[in-house]
Amino acid sequence: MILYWFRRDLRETDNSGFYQALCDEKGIIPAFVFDQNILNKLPKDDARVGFIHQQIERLHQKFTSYGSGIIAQKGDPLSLIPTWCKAFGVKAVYTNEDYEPYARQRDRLIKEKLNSLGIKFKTFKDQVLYSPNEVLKKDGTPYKVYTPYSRVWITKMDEQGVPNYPSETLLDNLLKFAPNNIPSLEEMGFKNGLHNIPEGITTIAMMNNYEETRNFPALNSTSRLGIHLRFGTISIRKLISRAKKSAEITFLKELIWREFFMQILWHYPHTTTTSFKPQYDRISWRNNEEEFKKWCEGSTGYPLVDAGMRELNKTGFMHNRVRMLVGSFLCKHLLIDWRWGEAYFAEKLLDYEQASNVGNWQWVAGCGVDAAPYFRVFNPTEQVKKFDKNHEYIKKWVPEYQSLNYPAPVVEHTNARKRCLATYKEALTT
DNA sequence: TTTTGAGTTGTTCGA
DNA sequence: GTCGAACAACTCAAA
Repeated sequence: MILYWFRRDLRETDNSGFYQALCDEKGIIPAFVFDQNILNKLPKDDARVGFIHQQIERLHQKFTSYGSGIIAQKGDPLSLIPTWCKAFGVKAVYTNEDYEPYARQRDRLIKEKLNSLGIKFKTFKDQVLYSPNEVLKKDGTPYKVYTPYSRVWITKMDEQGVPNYPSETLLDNLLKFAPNNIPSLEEMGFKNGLHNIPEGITTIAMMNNYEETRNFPALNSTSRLGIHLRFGTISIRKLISRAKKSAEITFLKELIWREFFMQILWHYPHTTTTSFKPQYDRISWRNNEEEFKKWCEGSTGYPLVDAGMRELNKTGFMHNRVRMLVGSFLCKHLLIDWRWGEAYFAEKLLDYEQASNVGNWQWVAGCGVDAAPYFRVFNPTEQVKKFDKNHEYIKKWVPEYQSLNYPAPVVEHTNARKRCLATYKEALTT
């Protein structure tokens, strides 16, 4: 008997580990743990918990139509998984690999525990096309520059193709049983804060013209696939095939960035808290609490920055172009530590992905791999002229921006820029 | 080992 | 209004 443990792969279609389990045996038990180690740190109306819950319900219903179901409970996976294994006489646990530092540690402990009970623990690659050790330089060390990494990645994909794991065709191999009901959100101490999350299928259509339109926040033409990739409700292989087929190279490159940052975090897990370029940790951040608060709530007096932050607070999403701007503004205009921004995004973004979030925050602060030069400071009014000329996006989120109620700029651009360059320079030359 | 060319997303200044 | 250079040198990848 095999227990299949769903984590960040909440779909029955084209799921590699699930497919392997269904191939290897009849009588697969699907399982999911609402991990208390993670949940207990989240606000009680966290929309991501609602999303996950909804997906588990969906899978449960799907499996019920095959006379099966999914076992799900809130708790510590380290005790729940072995308990379930004992209860069902399970001989092996299959799951898809997760590359984040917390997940790696958790899986190491679970593997030890299961092995000590004579139970196998097998992991599969599903979240990425290429895992952190599959795209390396000739000397065997990881790439720290995106462009050569992406070239090798693409060559490899062209040579090897993109596999497909049709797990959805084998659902008859699920164990016929009637598990308990899925605990409700309320039973787990949560309430539904679910925002309006676009369906995966319709968002794929947005890939057309991605390159031309993606930089204009008012057009709403980015893919919004982040949350689906985060929780695996869309297969990365399907998405890659699709982008490849329609020659959407710009979109494909964004997917490669995701894997680039994943392999960086895998090889350098300490960069969740320390700068990849250590000399950048000598910067004397101002870290002004009041200014940080203004940034968070979207009252800096720079309309495009404020629009972005308000969109984030209200919807759990922010347009990518604006993410770069608010990031640059926080680190450079306000001289607030990139970790503060990273933590705020982690709390608010529905599509939060640790590797991408840390990687991009370090990029914007200038301290990361392949980072923007530190003297590159986004100008919040130039960005409006270039990307929201008619103020459509600004009007949507900051309707009062031309009125007297709108706050004065928290810092003056030219001086803030000079102060930033001087502060960085000091840290980097002493 | 040494050398060479290149490196996500920008802004400002002066001609 | 447009264009190229400067911003400041540094690290990485590959030959």
